Amino acid sequence: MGKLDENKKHKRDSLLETAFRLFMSQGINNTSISDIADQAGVAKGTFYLYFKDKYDINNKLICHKSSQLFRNASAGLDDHAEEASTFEDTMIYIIDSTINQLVENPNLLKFIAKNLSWGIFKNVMSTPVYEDDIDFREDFRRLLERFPERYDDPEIMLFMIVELVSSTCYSAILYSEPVDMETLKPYLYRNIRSIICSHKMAESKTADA
Amino acid sequence: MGKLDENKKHKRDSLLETAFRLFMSQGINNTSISDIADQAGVAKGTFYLYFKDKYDINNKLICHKSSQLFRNASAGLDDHAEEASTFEDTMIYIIDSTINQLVENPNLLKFIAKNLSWGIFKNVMSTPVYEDDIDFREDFRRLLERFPERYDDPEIMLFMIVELVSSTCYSAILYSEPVDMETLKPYLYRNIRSIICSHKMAESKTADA
Amino acid sequence: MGKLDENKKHKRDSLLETAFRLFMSQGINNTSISDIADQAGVAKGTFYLYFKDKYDINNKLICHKSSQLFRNASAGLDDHAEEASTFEDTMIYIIDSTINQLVENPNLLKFIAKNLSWGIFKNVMSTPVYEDDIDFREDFRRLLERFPERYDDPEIMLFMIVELVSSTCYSAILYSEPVDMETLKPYLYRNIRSIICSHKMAESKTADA
Amino acid sequence: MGKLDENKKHKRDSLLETAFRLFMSQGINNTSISDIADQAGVAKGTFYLYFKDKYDINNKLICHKSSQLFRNASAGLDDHAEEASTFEDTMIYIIDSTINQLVENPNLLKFIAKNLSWGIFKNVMSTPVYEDDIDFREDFRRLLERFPERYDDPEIMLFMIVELVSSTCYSAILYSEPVDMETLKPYLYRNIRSIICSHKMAESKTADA
DNA sequence: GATGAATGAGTATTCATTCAT
DNA sequence: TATGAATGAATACTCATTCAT
Repeated sequence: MGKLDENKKHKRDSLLETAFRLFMSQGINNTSISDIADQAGVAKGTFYLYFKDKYDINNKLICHKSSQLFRNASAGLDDHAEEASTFEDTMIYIIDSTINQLVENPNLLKFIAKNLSWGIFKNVMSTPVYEDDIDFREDFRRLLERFPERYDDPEIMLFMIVELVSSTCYSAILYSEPVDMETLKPYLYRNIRSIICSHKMAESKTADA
Repeated sequence: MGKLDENKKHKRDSLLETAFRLFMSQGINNTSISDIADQAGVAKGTFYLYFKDKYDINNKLICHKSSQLFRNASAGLDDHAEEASTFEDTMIYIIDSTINQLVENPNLLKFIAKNLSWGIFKNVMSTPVYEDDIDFREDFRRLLERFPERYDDPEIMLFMIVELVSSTCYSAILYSEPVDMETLKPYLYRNIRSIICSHKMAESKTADA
Repeated sequence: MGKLDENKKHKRDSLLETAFRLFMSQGINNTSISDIADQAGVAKGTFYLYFKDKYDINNKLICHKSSQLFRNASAGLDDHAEEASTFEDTMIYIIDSTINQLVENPNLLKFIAKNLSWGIFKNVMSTPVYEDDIDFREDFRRLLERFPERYDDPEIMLFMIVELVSSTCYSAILYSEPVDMETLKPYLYRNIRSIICSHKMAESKTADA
Repeated sequence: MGKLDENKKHKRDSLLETAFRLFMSQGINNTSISDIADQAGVAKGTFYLYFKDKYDINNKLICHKSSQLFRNASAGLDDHAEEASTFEDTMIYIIDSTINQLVENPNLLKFIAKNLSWGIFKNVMSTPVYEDDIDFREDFRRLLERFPERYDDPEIMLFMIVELVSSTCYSAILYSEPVDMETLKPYLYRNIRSIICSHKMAESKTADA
């Protein structure tokens, strides 16, 4: 990579980090592009060389931060092989790890907010912000293959879990409503297991209301 | 009610309805207070006699529209007593009825959007926009009492259901992602039943992960 | 007229006059709306209560100033009845009077510039800026009726004269190119008479208005 | 011409042609130097190696395109010797030919617009864009010499004709105001002949149609 | 000569809110 | 109560021009 390219990467990184910091602390609506550029140490016009507008940089950040979140959550898997001996346990492990990160960093939760939902999973896949951003669906597919059980409509199952986790965490972590996160966890995990269980493939199984 | 009061109520109603129409069609960010006042046929200054700002009117609308939604959903209950002979069936009936309304009116879903979640249930209770707006929690409590089964932590149970329904419907109805609403329903209702079931009170039952 | 209306008229006048002064001295491209509002003693937003943008105010000024120009030119007619005893002489009188005003005020010529052409005659008619702005075409029609001669296609005749006068004056007055205005006048007036003459109606003539 | 020079000429030509295309379709104000450079396939900085700014390239284009216009108009002269047996007829022939080109290409008229007037004739002379761009005044002088008649102040005569033609054509071709070009032609040509006639050097001179 | 990344001055427009009537 | 004229802060975005490579 040439000196010029390094310089460009540095500028882009600086804009991303600065925007993240400002969006977290003031919200996107109270952050102007001038603010971002100024604090990133580049001219206003330079912002537009890298991003279309502040919503563009916001989307890229959500993708990137979500990616980091899941990568961190998955990172510990190998060290906890015994806790994660089944698919269910592995999912719970990853989810618990993710939730713990969010409990530690509620601003991050606020930032990726309700966006940590299905829409994200699709976007993240297609537009990695950094070359090492992960591909959730691919990861999930691989995870499924590591275990012997097969599941009906795994995508719907994943969707249901993601939506349930993300929307309940938001309320529990940020507002302790209706109860705090630690209190909620056993109920939540029980429901996740129940969702997974209901998708377990068996001869006579059919979806019914 | 005096003529003056009627006149005032009329202005307020006109502002609420106009704002609802504009928020639905253009979104709140693209709707100015001028727009609302103009189209409601009152002067701009008059807006401020009734509402603090457009977020105030927005919140009141979300509460009111949510209230309508649930009232409509509950309205048919008496006529379908046989379908709703248990608590579970009754919940499914109400939820299905709600979802059907949203399928018919996706703009309404977009409007109350992800707001149709736990936060709303608290607000709606405390600040009825119209005197006949309902009190969800009270209604839910009454509903529970009508059936013999008792449930552990009914508020958590309700929370879990509300969050799961609202976040999955958003994606399924508006974007048919990952599947359309009709396809999703059996999976969703199965999970709701499973959540309710797991809260059924029994001597030996305890919440565990 | 109430106090409020007077106040509004005063603001509008102030904006028009200020814009005229600035457009004349700096050109429209170098004049910002802030400049106009500031120097007119009103807030920037107030500008938009009266005009759509600076091109709107520019058009209104061109119309109004053109109207003044012709009103002034026509004003002396009554005092010079003997000089203007025929239609030709009257036209020459009005044109000469107009040109003399522009020679005295070349900035005005620059301002209404090449706009003092056919397009203007149509606009001015339809959108008077002030209630006393004149209607050129109506005035021209009345003028024609005051004299016994009839003319073929008087509108085309007028068009030809207006275009010839406005484009030659621009060059002659502002740049003395190819000669100065006084030198050009005899040639120009001879040609105008010739144009009028060629439109004079005769029995055997076919094109008639 | 060396290879390097050819390369340079090619870049310059590409910039000129691209600018012409963009100015015609979007107008000069909506065309940025970036647009021109990008679409011409050169770097932005390269633009400045050949032209001062976009007004520079615009002027050069107006001159060049006007030159082409008149060259085309004059090109057919030799083949129509019988139609152009007098100076008057020759002028009319050239003007008619020019007008016909503009009718076919109204965008070109819009582009050189009201600029197709006296100012241009001076500029074109002094700064040929291409080595074969013509010198109008010299051409006009030669044309005059080819015929026996002598004229008073031929430059004023030419000026008057150019201004009359250019300003009336603009309105007639682009807006059919006050009439379309074909309708206008007989009136216009009659007036041009009258202008020429009035400059004819002779004792008994009178302006006649 | 050629490039194109970086710059940052420049400006139109919106709109929530106030307050004199 | 009701009005709507007036305010002016706030901000996104463009683009001509430079200059290090």
